[in-house]
Amino acid sequence: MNIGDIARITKLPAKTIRYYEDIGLVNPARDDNAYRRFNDSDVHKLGFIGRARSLGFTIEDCRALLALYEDKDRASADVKQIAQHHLALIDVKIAELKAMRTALGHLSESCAGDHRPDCPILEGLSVSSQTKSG
Amino acid sequence: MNIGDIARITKLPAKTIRYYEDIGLVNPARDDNAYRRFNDSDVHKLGFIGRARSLGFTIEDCRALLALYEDKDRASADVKQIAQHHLALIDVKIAELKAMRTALGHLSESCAGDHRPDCPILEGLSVSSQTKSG
DNA sequence: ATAGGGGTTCCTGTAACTGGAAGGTCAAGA
DNA sequence: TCTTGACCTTCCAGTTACAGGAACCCCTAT
Repeated sequence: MNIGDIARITKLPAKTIRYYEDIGLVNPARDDNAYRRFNDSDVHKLGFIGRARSLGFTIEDCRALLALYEDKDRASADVKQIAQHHLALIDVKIAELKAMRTALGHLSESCAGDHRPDCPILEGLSVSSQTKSG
Repeated sequence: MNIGDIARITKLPAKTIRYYEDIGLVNPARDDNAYRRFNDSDVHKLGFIGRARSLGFTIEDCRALLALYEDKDRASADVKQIAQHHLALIDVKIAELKAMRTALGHLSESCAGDHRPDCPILEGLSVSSQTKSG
């Protein structure tokens, strides 16, 4: 199967699949015309990577997870450690975004959003609010 | 004041301040020795940018917000529109991260995380779960 | 003179691709 | 046979918002 077929199956852009080959995540065979030829194992690998990426794992995480997947003697603890670390990062990001959301939400709510120039959002951005201690 | 002083005041790295000058967000004067010389207006601008960045606004958003700040005839609606758009992006990101968190949380919970090789996390990544329709 | 702690520019690298140019390949149709 | 169109190839540049580091200049104190 050619790259276009694989793109349809895995729902990864062909560009992305070429990139994954570039960085050594997959290693499809080549036909005489230099076209990449993918087998079932390649498809499975790319699916695996796609799903890991959609869970937010970095490319290097994906590489590590793939290696663990292919090591039938791995300890599940090794996999879980990667997952837990990633979960912690996700939690941090969620917390940061929620803090932004709250702060900006307050500013935005207090802004009339009309034709007048008075704008609490700009005022809020223009002063260093030192609500904490003094 | 030199760049180091401004870095301390605004809590932005000197590298970042130079970068902001590169892309035209600020335009400090220069001394004879080529050192950047910042005035109060520069400091205020950088503080403004820093606070906007900490709320997650992109650099281009910051540029637009600064322009609006300096346009005393702006309509607050223009500012609010940028803020609301950004809030919507934040909400999308939070939702995405929460979905990841949930999915990965389930996988991770079901993994023993011990010396044995059996790992629901890897199994989950290796199959395309088609829970939705058929 | 020297040491240190500033400052300067310029180049490279980051993450994970995406877009586009220039060109080869293949199957179908006139 | 020629052409059209959809494939495929490689390679280079751009994205975001900086950070790291090299090579070098400036200033002050000792």
